[in-house]
Amino acid sequence: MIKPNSQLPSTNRSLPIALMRSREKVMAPIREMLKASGITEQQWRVLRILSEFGPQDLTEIASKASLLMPSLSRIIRKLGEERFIIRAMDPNDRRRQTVVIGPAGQKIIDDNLPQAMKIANEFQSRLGTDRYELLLDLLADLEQKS
Amino acid sequence: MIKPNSQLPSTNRSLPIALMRSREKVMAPIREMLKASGITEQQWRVLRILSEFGPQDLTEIASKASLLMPSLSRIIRKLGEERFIIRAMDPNDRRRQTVVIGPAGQKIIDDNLPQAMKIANEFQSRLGTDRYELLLDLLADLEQKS
DNA sequence: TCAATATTAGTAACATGTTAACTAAATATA
DNA sequence: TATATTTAGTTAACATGTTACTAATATTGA
Repeated sequence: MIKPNSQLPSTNRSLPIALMRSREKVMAPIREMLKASGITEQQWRVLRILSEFGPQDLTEIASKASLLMPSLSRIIRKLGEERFIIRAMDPNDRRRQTVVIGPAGQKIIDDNLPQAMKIANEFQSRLGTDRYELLLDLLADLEQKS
Repeated sequence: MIKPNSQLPSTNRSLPIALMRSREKVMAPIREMLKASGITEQQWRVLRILSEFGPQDLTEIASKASLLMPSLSRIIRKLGEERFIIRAMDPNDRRRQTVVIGPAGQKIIDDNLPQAMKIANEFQSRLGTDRYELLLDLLADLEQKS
């Protein structure tokens, strides 16, 4: 019989782990949905941002999608190879490239967005609108304060 | 001038992205702290769990640390190679192995736990105890409801 | 008892996360 | 204008995330 080291602080109500678990719960049904389209959750986020906000460069996408540039760089390459997006060099700044969603990419959005909204709404109504908004506010506070 | 597709729902107040960003904010200072010890955030979580709850098998650790078995399997192998933990086969169940934290692993905990607690407390006091507890409750609700 | 099933853990393959280093291009500064 | 700095993006290396598959063992049920 081993005695746990009980004077140590508990990892039970740990904020980082709670954040991880919640994210997993929220994204699992989205990933499940996307299996049919053969894209990942992150690729889906990139396509959604391109669909919603229009053509933009990698730095903007990375910021909106909360992806680091090395990850995004690989994702953009992959999405380009599969013709879901189109890359165009910026003539005014040759470091920069503008990314546009292509027809095949837009089709994935069109095919899946209703279901994605339904999934998001389910979480919202489970928690209740007030508590859902409160949660988003609390998370925003956590981000803001440096 | 490109017109954004404004009838689409906004990804701005997206719960999954808010969860990701918050987790990053919360874990960044922990990762920073762990650089000196040369271990990752996940390896730290595993060591903490072994220190707090005593010897246990991989499945228990995976559950407590919210790690999938393939990830944990690699982490345990790595921690074993570096002598931070000790693995022992269970004589009653030869599929199972019991993992124990070793002296070198315990030293990492001892060296870093005070600072880790300080970091965690900072987030708590920034948000305020009430709002912090509320946040944990909301996240727990998100996890629970299937 | 023994075959079917479930559980536990490992491995493979590929995608992303993370940090560091690097290239190229644009900008600021002296 | 020459130099230094900053910015955009890529590449490398290693760790983890995710799914699918396999192997070994334990449990169950006929």
